[in-house]
Amino acid sequence: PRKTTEANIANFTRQIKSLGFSYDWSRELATTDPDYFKWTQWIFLKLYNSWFNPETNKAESIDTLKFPADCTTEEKQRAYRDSKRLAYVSEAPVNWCPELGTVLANEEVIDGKSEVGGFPVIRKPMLQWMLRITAYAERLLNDLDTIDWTDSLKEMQRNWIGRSEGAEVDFQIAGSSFKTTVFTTRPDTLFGATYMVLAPEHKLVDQIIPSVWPEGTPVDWKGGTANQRSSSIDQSSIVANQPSSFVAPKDGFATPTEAIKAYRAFAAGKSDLERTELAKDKTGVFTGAYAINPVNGEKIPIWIADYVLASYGTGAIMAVPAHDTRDFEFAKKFNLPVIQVVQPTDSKTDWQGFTDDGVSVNSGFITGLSTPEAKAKISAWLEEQGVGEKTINYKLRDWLFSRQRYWGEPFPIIWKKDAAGNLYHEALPESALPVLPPTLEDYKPTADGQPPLARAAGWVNLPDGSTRETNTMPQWAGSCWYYLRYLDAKNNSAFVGKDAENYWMKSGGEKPGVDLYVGGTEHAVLHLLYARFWHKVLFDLGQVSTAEPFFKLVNQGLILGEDGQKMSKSRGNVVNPDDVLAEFGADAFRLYEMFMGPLQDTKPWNTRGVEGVYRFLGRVWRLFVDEKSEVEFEQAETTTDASKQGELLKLIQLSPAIKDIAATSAQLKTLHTCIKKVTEDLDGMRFNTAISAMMVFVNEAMTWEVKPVAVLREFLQLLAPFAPHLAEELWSRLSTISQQPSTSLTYAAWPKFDPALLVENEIEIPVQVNGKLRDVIKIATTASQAEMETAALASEKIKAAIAGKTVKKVIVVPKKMVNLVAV
RNA sequence: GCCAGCGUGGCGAAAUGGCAGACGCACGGGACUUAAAAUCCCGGGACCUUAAAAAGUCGUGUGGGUUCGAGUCCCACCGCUGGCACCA
Repeated sequence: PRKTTEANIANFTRQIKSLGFSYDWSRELATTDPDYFKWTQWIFLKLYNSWFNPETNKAESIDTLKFPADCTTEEKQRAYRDSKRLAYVSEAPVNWCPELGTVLANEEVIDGKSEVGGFPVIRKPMLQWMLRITAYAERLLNDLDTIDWTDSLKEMQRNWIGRSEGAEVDFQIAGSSFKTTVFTTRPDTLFGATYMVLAPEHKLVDQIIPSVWPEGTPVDWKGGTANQRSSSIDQSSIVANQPSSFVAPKDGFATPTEAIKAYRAFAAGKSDLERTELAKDKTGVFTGAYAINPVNGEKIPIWIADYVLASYGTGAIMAVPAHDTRDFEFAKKFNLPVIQVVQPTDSKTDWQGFTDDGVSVNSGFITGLSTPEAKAKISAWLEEQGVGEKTINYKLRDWLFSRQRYWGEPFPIIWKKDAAGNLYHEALPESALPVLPPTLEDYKPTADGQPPLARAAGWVNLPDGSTRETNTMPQWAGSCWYYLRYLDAKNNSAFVGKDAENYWMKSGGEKPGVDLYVGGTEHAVLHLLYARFWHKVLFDLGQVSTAEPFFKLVNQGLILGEDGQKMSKSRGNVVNPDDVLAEFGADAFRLYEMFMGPLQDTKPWNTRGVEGVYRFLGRVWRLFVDEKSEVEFEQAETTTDASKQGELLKLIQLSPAIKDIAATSAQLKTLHTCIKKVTEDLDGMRFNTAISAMMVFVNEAMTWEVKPVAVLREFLQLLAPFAPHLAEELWSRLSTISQQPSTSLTYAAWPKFDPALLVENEIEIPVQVNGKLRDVIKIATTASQAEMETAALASEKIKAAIAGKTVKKVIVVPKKMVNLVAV
C-alpha cells in the first residue's frame, strides 16, 4: 500500500505541476506520513480522554467527570469513564461489508450498499470503536447558520442530523409492573393510539414474554385466552400475511413465544438492502401483551414489527393509524382499529391517513384545540402526571470509527486484563506516538472481520502481557484536520502552532476559519460532517480558536463525459488531463475548464470546446507577435534539433503594431471595461464570463492598427491567472519594447479600472410602445427624462406605432428605456 | 413519499424587473491557397413575406397572475438532477 500511495502521490503531483497551479509546496503533507499521523493519533487521544458535559454543552477532560456515589471500585469507575468518553468501544450490530472485509460507518452505507464499490452491507454484532458525534448534534445543526455554505449542502447535513421535537410517553404494561416509553412527535394524537409496536430487538420483549406467557403453559396461538386475545385481531391473518422469507407453520405457531422468536430471527437476518426493498410490505407479530394508554386507561395490544427501528427514539412507538401513514398500512393489513382524533380544517380532506395539522377530536380534554395547542397542552399534562416529557431526537448516530484494514492509522490503545480476567482498554502515552503499523507480507483483509494487524503477533503482544488494538482508523481520520496542518506543516512539537493557527484561522475577521473551501457535494455527510465534529472538539479543548473549520464552501460541479454521462472506465468516456495537456497545453486546459460554464454547475466535456479556447489563445499570440515571423515559430515547433529550435525562436518578432505610445480614449475604454469585468467576475468566481470579456477585448484589439504596449501589458495581467504560461511568455517579450522592468508578471500588481474612462457620452436606449420594442434611439447620457420623452416621440417608427392612438402614460427610466402606453 | 436545486437556439451558455440569446462550439457563405489545413471576413432563434432586404408575428418547460414592462417576482402543474427514505 505504501508503494502504491507514493506512486499515486507522485503522479498527482506531476499532473498538478504540469497545470501550473500556484501551490505552496513547502506546506505539502501526506496523511500516511508518520510525522503527520502521529498527530492524528494525538487527536484521537484527545477524544479518548474527553467527555461531553451536557451542562456546559462542551467537551472537557475526562478528569472533570464526577463519579456517581455507587462507583466505588476501580472497575466500576473505569467502566463509568469508558461509558462517557468521546471515543468508546461498543459491542453492537454494525455495518459489515463482506466484500471489502471491513465494517463501515452509517455515512458510508448508501441504500444498503457500500459507498466505495457498491457492495452489499449486512448487520453483524462486532466490538468496535465509536466516536460520540451525537453529543454534538445540536451544535452541528445550529452552527450551520453561522457559515457560508450552499443551502442545499446545509440542508443535506440538517437532514442527516435529523432533529425532531416531540415527547416521550410512559405506558404501563397491563397486568405487570413493567413499563415502557415511546417517542412521538404527535403527542396530540395520544387518544388515537390503538396499539403499540416494539422494535424486534427491544428489551421489553424479553421481559413481557415470560410474564404474559409463563414457561410451561402452552397456549393455542390461534385461540389464546380470553384476556390475552383481542377481538379486533385476526390471528389467522397474521400467519397468512407474512412474507415468504418469514416461514410460519401452516397452522400458525403453537405458542406466541415461538412466533416472536421466529419473527425476531427473521428481522435480524435481513440485510440493509433487504430491509429497504421490503420496506413497502409491513410485517409483524402480536406479543400477547397489552399496554395501558395513560390518557384514557385503554388497553392496547403490543406488537413487534421491524418497521420500528431499535436505534431511533426509544425503539418503541404508540401507533396512531388514523394519522400516520405507516401505522395506517400496518393496521389495515392486520385489521387493527383506526380511531380519528384529528379533523382536517379543509372539510374536503379525508381524515383517514391525514398526517398534517388540524383540530383535535375524540380526544378528551384537548378536543377542539388546534394541533400546536393540543401538543402543548397534552405535553404539559403528561409532565404534570409524571408520565412523559418533551424531548428532542436526532437521526444522527455515533460514528463507527474502526476498520479492519492494514492501511490505516493504528489506535494508540492497548488492552489489559483486570483482576477478574476481564479485558479493558488503556491509552498509550503521547510519548509512544507515532504508533507505527508492523510490516506485513499479507496485508489483505480477512473474511471473518479479524483485522490484518492481528497477524503480526510480535507487534500485537507486548512484554507486559498486554496486547495492542489491531483495528485501524478510517481514511477520514487523516482528512479530518489536514487543513490545520497546512497552517504549520513542519511543526514537530504540536499538531499546529498557536501563532500559525491564530494567524490563518482568524485572518477572516468576522469570517473565521478556512476562507474558501472548494469541494464536491459527495462529502456532505462524510468528510464535511466529520471535520466539523473534530474541529468543535478541538475548539472545546482550547486547541483551535474557531468554532467552525470552513467558513465559505463552494461546490464545484461535476464534469461529465462527452456523452453527458458520469465519467467512468466502464463507459469509456474518461478524459485524461495528460492527453489534453499533450495536445492543447496547460493554458488551454485551464481556460476551457473555466469557460465551460458556472463553476457550480454539472456540465459535459466537449473537446471541440477546448479547440475553441485554444484558438482564442492563438489569437492572443498573434495579437502580440509578427505574423510573418510565425513561420519560424512553426518550424521551431516541429524541429527536433534543440539548438536550431532556440535560434528559430529568437527570430520571432513582436508585432510592429505594438508601440510605446499613449492609448486613445476608445482603447482605454475597451481595456478598462475588460479590467472591471474580469476583476468583478474573479471575485464572484464567474470565470466563464471573465474569459468571455477577455475574448471581447481581443476581438476588438485585433482591429487596432496601433497597439499601445501599456494596454497590452495590463491585458496580460488579466489573462495571467487563467493562462499563466502564455501570459508570462508574452510579458517577457513585451519588456523589449517598453521601459518597464522585466520582472515576472506574477509580481505585477493587479490592474485597477478607472470608472471615469467608462463614462459614455451617448447611449442607445430602447423605446417601447405598450411594452413592445419599436425603436432604439441614440441619446446623450445626460439627457433629462423630458428630453428622453421628446426624443422618443420624435422617432418616425414610434410615430407610426402610435398613429391613431392616444398616449396615456409615458414611463421613462433614466439611461435605460422609454415606454409609451398608448390606447 | 419527503427535502433542495434546475428547465433559455442544434450544443456549452449570457442577461441589477428594462433591446433575450453576450462569448464560444457546431453549421453556412466568402477571402487566401494549385489544393487542403491554419488564418481572416460575413451570416446565423423560429415563422411569414421577398430575388434580397425592410417591416411584421411568435419565442426562455406548461397554464394562470402581479407589473407600463417578466427568462427574472407570485401561484399551480409537468419534467430533470441531487439528497434522504419505515427516523414515529
